[in-house]
Amino acid sequence: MTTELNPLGNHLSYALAAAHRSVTQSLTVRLKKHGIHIEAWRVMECLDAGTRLSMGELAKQALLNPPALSKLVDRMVSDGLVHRQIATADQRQINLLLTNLGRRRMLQVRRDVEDEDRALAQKFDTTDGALLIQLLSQLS
Amino acid sequence: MTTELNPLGNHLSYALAAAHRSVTQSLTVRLKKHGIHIEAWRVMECLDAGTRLSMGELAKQALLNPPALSKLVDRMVSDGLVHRQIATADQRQINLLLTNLGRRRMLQVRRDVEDEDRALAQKFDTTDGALLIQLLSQLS
DNA sequence: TGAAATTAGTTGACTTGGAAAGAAAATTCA
DNA sequence: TGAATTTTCTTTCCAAGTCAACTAATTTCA
Repeated sequence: MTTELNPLGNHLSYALAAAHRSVTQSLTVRLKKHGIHIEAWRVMECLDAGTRLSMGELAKQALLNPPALSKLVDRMVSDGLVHRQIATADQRQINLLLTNLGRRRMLQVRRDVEDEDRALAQKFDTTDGALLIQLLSQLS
Repeated sequence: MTTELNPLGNHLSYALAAAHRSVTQSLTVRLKKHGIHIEAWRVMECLDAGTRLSMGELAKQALLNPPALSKLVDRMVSDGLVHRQIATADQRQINLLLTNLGRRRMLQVRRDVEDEDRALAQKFDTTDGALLIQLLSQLS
């Protein structure tokens, strides 16, 4: 069933990279029409979730290193999706906030991501999708 | 048990990205002492497997787009790890071959990758590691 | 208190990756 | 045959990521 002529096939790191690549590619195609990258979507979802996040916390949740987040946020600011606000308690910290445009955009994007999720879920029978997520979470 | 304050946690694409990031990071640390990237290791393993591969086939197996492979190969050539050979049957094709240095380096790197694999396997009980690989392979 | 150390975020130099165009060989078919 | 098309790989140009250094705010503790 799987075309396993590949010497790397038994390495978890390879299986993971292959699956990640495949899922990322199809999701990227879906998001292209919104003019948005997967990472920007992750940032927006984190922001929407409620609690004010510093850049550092946001970087962890959105799976980005701080410099990469900083630069992504620069782009999102100039696209009008988010804005920076200096935290009152600690003036070194930045709270990032969604703009109205950003919130609307996120809702649109979310629908496509959920479509993609459903498409992925169909590749598994019954509860295997949830099982996969559960196994993956043991790695991070 | 997983710190699930994260709105993205139920998305397969997120769980995958998180796991991939985590595994990639620790493997990258391990490979750093060899001065080699994970992608270069994948290329070398593919080459070692025997059958002559064109750049196109190699790109698929090593999970790289053709331009990325082309550039990586440039670097590997100047590091003395591989060399290009024009295919006799079709002069457009390139067969990439490991040098002796490349083969030796691959064997060294392989030991570290296998260490990493074992470390990962210990995060799961009994057959869950194999199950995870099997589930992941349904995605690619 | 206030100098030293730590923490948060950004910037700069450099590396790598992607999309699209290009070059060269092979194939198609009128 | 040979012009048009397709295939294979590379190059170019630009976008994005990393590491290390930097700035500024906060905390530590002598």
